[in-house]
Amino acid sequence: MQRIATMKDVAQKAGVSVMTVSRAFKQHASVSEDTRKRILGIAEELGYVFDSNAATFRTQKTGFVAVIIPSLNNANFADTTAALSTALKPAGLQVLLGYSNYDVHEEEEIVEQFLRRRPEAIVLTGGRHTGRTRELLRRAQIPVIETWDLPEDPIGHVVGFSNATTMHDLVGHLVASGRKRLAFLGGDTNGDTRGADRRRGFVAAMKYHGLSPDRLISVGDPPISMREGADAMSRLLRDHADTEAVICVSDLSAFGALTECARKGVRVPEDIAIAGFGAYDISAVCFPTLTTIDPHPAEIGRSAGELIVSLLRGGRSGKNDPVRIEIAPQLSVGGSSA
Amino acid sequence: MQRIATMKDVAQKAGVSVMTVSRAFKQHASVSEDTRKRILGIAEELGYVFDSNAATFRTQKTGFVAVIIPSLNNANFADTTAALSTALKPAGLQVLLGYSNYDVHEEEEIVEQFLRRRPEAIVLTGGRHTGRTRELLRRAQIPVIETWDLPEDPIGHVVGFSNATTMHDLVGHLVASGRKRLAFLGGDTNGDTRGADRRRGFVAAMKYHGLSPDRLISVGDPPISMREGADAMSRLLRDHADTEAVICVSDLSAFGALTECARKGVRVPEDIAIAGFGAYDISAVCFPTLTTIDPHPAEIGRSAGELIVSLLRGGRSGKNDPVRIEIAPQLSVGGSSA
DNA sequence: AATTCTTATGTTATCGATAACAATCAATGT
DNA sequence: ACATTGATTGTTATCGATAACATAAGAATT
Repeated sequence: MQRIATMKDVAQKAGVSVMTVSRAFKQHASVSEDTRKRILGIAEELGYVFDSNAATFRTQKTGFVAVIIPSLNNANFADTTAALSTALKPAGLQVLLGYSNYDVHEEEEIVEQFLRRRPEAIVLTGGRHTGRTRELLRRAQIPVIETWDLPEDPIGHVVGFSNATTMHDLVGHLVASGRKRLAFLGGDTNGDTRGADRRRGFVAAMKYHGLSPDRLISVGDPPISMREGADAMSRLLRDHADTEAVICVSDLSAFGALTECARKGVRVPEDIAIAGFGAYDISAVCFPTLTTIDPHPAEIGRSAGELIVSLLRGGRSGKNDPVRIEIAPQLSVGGSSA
Repeated sequence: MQRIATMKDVAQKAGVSVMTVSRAFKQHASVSEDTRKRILGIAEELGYVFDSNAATFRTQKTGFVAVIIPSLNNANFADTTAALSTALKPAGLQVLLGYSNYDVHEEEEIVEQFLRRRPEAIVLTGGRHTGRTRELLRRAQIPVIETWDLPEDPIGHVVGFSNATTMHDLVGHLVASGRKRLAFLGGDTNGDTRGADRRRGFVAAMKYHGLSPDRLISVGDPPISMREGADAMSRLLRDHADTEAVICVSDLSAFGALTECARKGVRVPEDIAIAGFGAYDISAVCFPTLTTIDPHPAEIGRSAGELIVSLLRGGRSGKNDPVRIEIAPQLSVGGSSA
């Protein structure tokens, strides 16, 4: 069990100064090609591994971008995170990933913990946060990007879409197909802020069409599982048997609802139409396929990543003007509402 | 845009030494309760945020545990990661998460990148890695834990199960139901090492029962989507119409296969039984429910996390004996093979 | 009262890299 | 031949916290 090698060890063995070794490990530093090769060879020989923490400490640039998503186990957020990570990689930035369990207080805790690591930027999911979270982020003096929402009073930058507005298209589509008695399933708790926004959008859209938005079914706190979607559908069928279409807070609950219909012998879309949200894989594979909204999760991640790179490495002049990028969600009509 | 406050600033304002401030931020350090409160108050007032990087640098303890999974977008690995993260948290350890895209060379790259951050331990998914990966990890002199497999020649510790062996139970169950012409869907590429192990296990189990393991359907490289499962099923039905049961490399492909049967009018389980792997949510919700194997992903994560904590913080004496923890996967019989 | 023990706090050196500046040497221009 | 330039390498100070040791003052012990 010997001590881990440092640059000093490499420098000694190579007969050069530590600075020269440091340069050999950089891309554009001025070291003769001979020396560089020799040094890297010796480093490999000694099993030397560059110490990012030491470099980070000296330069005060960690290369970290903190990313907080509600849950690891969600394909939408995973897609956003993967695309974000990919966009950051060429700039030498690394994602520090945390999850909040859909709870703004847990989010606050993680933000506080992450800020101690001195990330160069931070990406949040959603536009609702505790006052302390906002204050901590304001003080941190790093780019803050809120995603998956279009908050009215953003902390900093925004890459997202309006969850409420997406419901206008969807309700419009269902109404155009002649259906009038529409229900909304989910979005009834404080925890599910995006779901609640969608529900508000549903109510607004129904009123816009002169319809009564009184078929609102609860499902409880997120994450909302397929099972919960099935249970809620069962209640809907019991309490509002004449419903003509149901919009679910996500594709997962929509799929659960779909299976419940299969079990109950309710035909989709003949007896009832079903729509979801998120364009999860399952929406395109299940039978019938699901009508859904594709919020382009990867596009959000890529866009946020590019924004961060341009803010941190692009030498932007107007660092002070917050950027607001709107990603347009897309209605995708499937067999479940044909 | 003012300079970020350091401990020195807090110390000056509080009229104490930096060391006292440092102690005030620790749990068990000897500072009078009065002083501590006063210091923390001043810190808050100044907007001081503890600098983990500096502390890390001095103590040479980063508090990072590197975790590499094949893909962010996979509920099984997400469950393992979440449970791991939860188990590490009380010990003050934080997950540094990366993904390999199911590619051992990408894995090698991430391992190399992560080691520069000096994680205190590293968790890999699977038991197959490049020679260089193994060498890098050996040199790093930190606990290495391979998961989701039981490699014959592990690098260090292991928390997992034998993918091949799980197929014995499953084949046994299907054979016991009177089915003889079984097919396996997936596991045909180098990329899908765990899938390939399952396929090998399938072949071995078939031979054990004196049956011919010649119905092997390709699906390509992971991640294997529902869609690919459906496509593969379509080929199976075309080429081996008399197949009585099919085992799919995962629940996602199994579900795709299930939907394909629905489209083709093939009844499940009457005409053909279907089984998956992974006990994903969908297996319990779809209709019919899927027969599957639950590898207890969260249990793997929890167990790996506890192992790491005991290795790093528990002051284990026998640090040198590699630990091998076997998690027993569980057969879950659903309607798809009734 | 003298000694020992405790508790609270201060002092100094240090972790491993890099920025900034200095120095050396060969090549080039006049 | 001499000044100038450019390429390469070296020297020194430093980032912000903490370990280890030192010290001071009051409490407990004899």
